[in-house]
Amino acid sequence: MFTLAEENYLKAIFHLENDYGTGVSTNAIADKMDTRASSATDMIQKLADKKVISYQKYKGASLTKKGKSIAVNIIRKHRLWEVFLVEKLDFQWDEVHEIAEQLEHIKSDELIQRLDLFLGHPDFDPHGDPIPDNNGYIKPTEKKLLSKLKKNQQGICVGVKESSAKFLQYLDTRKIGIGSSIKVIDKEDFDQSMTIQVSNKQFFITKQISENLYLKTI
Amino acid sequence: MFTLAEENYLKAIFHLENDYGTGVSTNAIADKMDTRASSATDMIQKLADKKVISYQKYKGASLTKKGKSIAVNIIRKHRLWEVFLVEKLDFQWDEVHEIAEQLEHIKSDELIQRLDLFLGHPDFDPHGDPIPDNNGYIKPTEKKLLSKLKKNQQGICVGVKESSAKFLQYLDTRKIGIGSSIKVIDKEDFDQSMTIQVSNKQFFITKQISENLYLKTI
DNA sequence: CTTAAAATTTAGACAAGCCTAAAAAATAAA
DNA sequence: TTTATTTTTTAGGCTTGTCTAAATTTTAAG
Repeated sequence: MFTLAEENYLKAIFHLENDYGTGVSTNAIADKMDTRASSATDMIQKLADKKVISYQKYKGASLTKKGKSIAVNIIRKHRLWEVFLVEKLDFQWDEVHEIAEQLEHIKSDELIQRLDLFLGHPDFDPHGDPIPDNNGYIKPTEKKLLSKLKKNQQGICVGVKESSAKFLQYLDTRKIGIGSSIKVIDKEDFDQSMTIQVSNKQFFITKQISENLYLKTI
Repeated sequence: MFTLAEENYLKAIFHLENDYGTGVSTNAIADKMDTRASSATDMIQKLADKKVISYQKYKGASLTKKGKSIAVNIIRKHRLWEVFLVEKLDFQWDEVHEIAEQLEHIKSDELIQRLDLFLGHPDFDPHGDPIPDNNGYIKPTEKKLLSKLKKNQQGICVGVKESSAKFLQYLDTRKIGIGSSIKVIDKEDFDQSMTIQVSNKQFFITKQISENLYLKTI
């Protein structure tokens, strides 16, 4: 059985490997966990002892098969609870992350199976992230960062990379959400800022925004 | 903010005061928490420092107003989650206690408010225990232990005192549940065992059973 | 009322998970 | 390729919540 802290480290390492490729540095983990490098080292060594990551001193860490399976299961639980909070309890999509961070650690396979059924086996969470199935399989989705699009290209928003309340509220005030159709009207070479069109309104957005919105291009 | 362990001790002390009157002994607490008296002493001193219990060395502990309010809130959460598990996720009443023990520690007032609404503001949990309202008020119920009834008295089962899976399954196999009509057919003075009638069947039950069933007498 | 037993508290230790400060290794720069 | 910088690890400490063993207080018994 794994402690709360261990589970959170595994999840962090999973996300880091996903975003930046295999072999995660101690500093990256410490940073994600909002702790010190020395603390991260301690935990990395413990997780290596438990065979859920492979690790060589100074060489970074990678999840083993077992570690990945644990991490994916936590992510599955997190995302299912987010669906519950939004679909059943009428929370807004920017309000659910912190609560799901707690709920994801509830230990009961039966609970998650029944929750999944109750929610109708959803494929995506409220932020557009795919929900791993019971075997840990994550359906690959062909999504592209808005920042990768060129002038005049368009797509449907299918997810957000960052899911902080502030960012989500930024999107809310501009009526941008999952399902919104977005077209690049103009793109500035110098700073990658863009003018985009959402329904009939045009917005000016910075690179920081376009790098956190996922589109499915048409 | 209170830790998991602190919350569990407060809950334990609340139940002990409820069952056996004010001023709870260190041993009773240690027993309920399945730990050693020395550990209980440590925690009691910590909780007294935090002003959630009043305590004098060797004299036992009692919840302060603040401590009671925290304990009742945890119990409210526990019972609401039990309703959720049974009503929405179709768990059996003997399967929900352990999961609710975990869920009760999720920290979000908004969550509980919305859960309560989602469940239709239930008054009782699946074991017949009253759910404290948002202000911590517990509606007093006039219920009696089956063991207190005399020959030929009868009532409706409104709750169980013990809620271990084993006891609840014992009741299930005999089709005894909340709402069952129970009549005392015969009572043995020597060992307080009883013959009871439930719908048209008669059962022989020991004192241990009758002391854990609450009835509303007619 | 004095002793024996039971209950409670204190003392000292340990694991988990964090910290700071210092040492060691790896990487970048000159 | 030697030095400087950054990254990572080690060493030693702290807190929480637990433990055992010993000391103390209360309660019960004679």
